Amino acid sequence: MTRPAGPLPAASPPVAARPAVPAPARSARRHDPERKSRIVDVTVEIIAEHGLAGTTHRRIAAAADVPLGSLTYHFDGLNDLLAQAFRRHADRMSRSYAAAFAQVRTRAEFIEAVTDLIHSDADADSHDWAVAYELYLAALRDPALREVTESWMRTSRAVLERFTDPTTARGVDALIEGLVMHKVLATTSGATRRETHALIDRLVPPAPPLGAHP
Amino acid sequence: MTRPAGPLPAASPPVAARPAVPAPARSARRHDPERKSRIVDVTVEIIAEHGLAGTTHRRIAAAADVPLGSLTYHFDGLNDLLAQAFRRHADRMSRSYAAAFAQVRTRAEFIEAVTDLIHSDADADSHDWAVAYELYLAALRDPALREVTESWMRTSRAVLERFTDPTTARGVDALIEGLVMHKVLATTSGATRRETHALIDRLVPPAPPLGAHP
DNA sequence: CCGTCATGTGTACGAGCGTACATACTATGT
DNA sequence: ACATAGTATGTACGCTCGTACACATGACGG
Repeated sequence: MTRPAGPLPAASPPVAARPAVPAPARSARRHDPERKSRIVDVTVEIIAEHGLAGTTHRRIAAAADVPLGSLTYHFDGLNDLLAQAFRRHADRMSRSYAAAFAQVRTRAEFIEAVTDLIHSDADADSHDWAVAYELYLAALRDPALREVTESWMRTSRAVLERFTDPTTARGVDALIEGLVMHKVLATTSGATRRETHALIDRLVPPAPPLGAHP
Repeated sequence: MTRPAGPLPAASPPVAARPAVPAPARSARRHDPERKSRIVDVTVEIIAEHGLAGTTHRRIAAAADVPLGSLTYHFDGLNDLLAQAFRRHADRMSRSYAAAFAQVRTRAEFIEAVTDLIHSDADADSHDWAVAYELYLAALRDPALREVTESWMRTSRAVLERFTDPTTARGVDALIEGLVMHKVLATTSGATRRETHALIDRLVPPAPPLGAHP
């Protein structure tokens, strides 16, 4: 066969419709070392926007502007890619969680920081939390993802335990989870900052272990 | 083209391959008035077992032992069926939630009831909670389901408000949600009953409004 | 300057999905 | 007893999905 042998249905004639330059805008991106990482980032965004069920190879490829085959080339199937995306998201959330408490010194500051965490900008965070809930649900059925959720929970618990006892840390962590979830879900405005502050204040025992970390 | 123009690949010849008898054991179930309701129940179970993504017409039909066409006949598409399933589940959960507090009279009993709710049999409930989380997540993207989650939240809040002020009710509700979620997700054993009890006890203000309902 | 080969890409395939619809069946009115 | 209408069912269609894989492509040693 003299022709390229490809059965491409709507291919352009051999005459260059585009400029004669080899391929200016088509597949000109070889050696793109950040591509794999970018794909993972894009995957997180797709999960946030379309949910786990709406996250497909084709959608990711389109959003990341890479060919479809690139996904199966860099990752061992969709599950592998999803797992890496979840892990990256969990890592980022953990870091942000820790950062929220970086400057905290007193009990009052601690309570303030928790309140801030719950009442941070609604829209920016509801995306992030949506991914987190997708992860929770996926982990419920895929034991391989349990490791990610466990590690995340361990991290956040550890952060809180710098300021309070383990039991309280558990409670505060759960209360954050529940309040944020209700806030993200509710169409009517949820609890006010003042209410949240009062609840945390009640849950955290008085004063003793301030800067005293074991 | 003289042929039927249909690209059907392996159509059977007009000769009856099965015995000439009409159909002895095939579709013998007509007039089954509980069928529609049973399909909804089965759908809830399928969601619990396989997740929303794994809930298909075919799987539901097989589990409910009805023909595939029966689903599109009784329901306006899969979304309609799923919505009805979620609504039924939410109703059941609401009733069970209310029942858990039916006998409660004192503050101590209230705290005990909340603790029981969180620490009820792990396996039986994790199925139920899995469905609830699927609902939460679906409601995040489908406004039509918001009504179901809102109504559920309103109901549970109302139950708790029989025993405490609105702010505390919000907090207790969120704490339940968070603790149960962590318990369902964690592979290692979660908080002990004693810990949970202590946390609730701290969150609920002392005594005043006991049997005093407005 | 050119073979050689690892790297990367376009395309096709089989499977499973929701849904539509022609057909079969049964309950009822006469 | 039969015509008829409403109810129910099996099957097929169009579509999208994950994945495989035959081929381009460009870097590089000789």
